[in-house]
Amino acid sequence: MSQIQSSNQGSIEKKQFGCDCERCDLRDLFFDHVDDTILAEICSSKEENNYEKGDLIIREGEDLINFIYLRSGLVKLYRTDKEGKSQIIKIGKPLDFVSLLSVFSDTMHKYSVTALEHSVTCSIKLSRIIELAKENGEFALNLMQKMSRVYDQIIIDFLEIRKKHLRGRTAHVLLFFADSVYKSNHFELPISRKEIAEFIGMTPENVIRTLSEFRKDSLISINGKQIAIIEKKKLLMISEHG
Amino acid sequence: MSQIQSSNQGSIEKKQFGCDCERCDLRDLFFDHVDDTILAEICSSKEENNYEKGDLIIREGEDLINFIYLRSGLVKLYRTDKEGKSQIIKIGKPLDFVSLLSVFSDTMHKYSVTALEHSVTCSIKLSRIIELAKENGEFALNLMQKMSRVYDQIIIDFLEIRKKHLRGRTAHVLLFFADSVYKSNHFELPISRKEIAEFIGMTPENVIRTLSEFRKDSLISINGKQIAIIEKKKLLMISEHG
DNA sequence: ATCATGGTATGATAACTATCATACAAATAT
DNA sequence: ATATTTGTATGATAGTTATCATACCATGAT
Repeated sequence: MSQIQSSNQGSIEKKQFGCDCERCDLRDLFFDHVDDTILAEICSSKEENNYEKGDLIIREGEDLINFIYLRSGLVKLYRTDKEGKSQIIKIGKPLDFVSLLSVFSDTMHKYSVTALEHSVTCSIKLSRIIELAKENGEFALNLMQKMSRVYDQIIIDFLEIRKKHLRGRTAHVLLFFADSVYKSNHFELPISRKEIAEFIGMTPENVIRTLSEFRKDSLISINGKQIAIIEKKKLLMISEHG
Repeated sequence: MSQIQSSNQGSIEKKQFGCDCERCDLRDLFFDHVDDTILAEICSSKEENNYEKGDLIIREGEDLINFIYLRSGLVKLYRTDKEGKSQIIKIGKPLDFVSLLSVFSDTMHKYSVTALEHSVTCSIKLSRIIELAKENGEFALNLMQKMSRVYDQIIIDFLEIRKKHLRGRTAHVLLFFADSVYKSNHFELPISRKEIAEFIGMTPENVIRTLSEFRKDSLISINGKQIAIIEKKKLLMISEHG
């Protein structure tokens, strides 16, 4: 998968290690404080995996062996109970440290992760990451800060969602995809109405119904999974106060 | 507040540093990997604070200057919105790392903390803790693991609560106090019905009503804030399935 | 091609929960 | 001591949400 190239005098400022880590968005975050020799070693030992929409990346309960992070794509982080009902905790992009969550809190994965679109992950032996963290406090502190921010955001989102009614929750999730994921008022929903329901604590019927209401009120237009936000301000008001 | 004592040949196995840190429950967790000289320095620079029931320990939005941890007592961790409505995130005991949350994710406190009974906190300059974490990866990793566990538990509790109805939520909170806090089926509620409501996403009226129902069904007995759990198995079933 | 399946859609109804009103006790303030 | 506020308690009602039923479409399987 990798072979060390001694030099590369291109215009790219990032250091080169003979694999494509230098083009990885997560690289800076993780490895700013790790020295180059170690970085090259990790880089060559990492395992890259491709997943298609719907593919399971991590199954809740699996042994936590690898430190898996999302390099590109979009995933859902969720839990499933004995009756088979799922609850989505987070829709994760790269830099969101999705698969990082709970990596240090247990010996098993606490959440499942499934790809919502074509996604690429990189895996590094967790034992190696833990060694690194022990050897290198700056690296550990860096990880801790990122992880803490992700956790706090999940908590705050849960609290916000809990305060809202059907319309507010539905507006919330539409604005989340528009502003935080696709940065556009026109996008294709990466999840079904049922999954939206699992994300914001509603029933699928009510998600569908509320989306239809928004359409009838000309706040959005719907074409299958294609959503266009027409009246963003009103949607924002609904998310906040209604 | 402290003066170094050179030795203490008593039966206590923990090391002595001239202040009462050696009797602190949190000591092992935090400082197992920090060497004795540093420990003594921290110990003598720490600030200990006492709070009575109802006292505000941390106000959301305050600058995050100190690393404050709960040495003894019981606290609530919560957020308050513009309309003055609060949501309780966690009831925290010592070892729960309550005040630790979000310490590394921002420059401000993200949550407020108020004492629910007489509580003692210790404060250490956050900058010193960050230095320590940078210098000492084992210490940083240790912190990260503890923090991650606390966060994961909050997420899982939120998801569980979200699945339940009024009776299930109310049973959940009673069992939480009985099993996780007081380790007894007879205890005094440290919070009001209103606060229970803020904790589990209900209205105070419905908390009161549901507690009354439980009393009428002889599942519990109520005398003001004194609660005795009579039918624990039934309460457990209600928490899980109804 | 046709069948089964899952997703979307909508209405009717049942179930659940919040709100409003009222009452009273307990704690706190003046 | 009395007044004010806060907490507890309960009922009636309005509002919100879930469930059930049905229908249709799109997708993938045989």
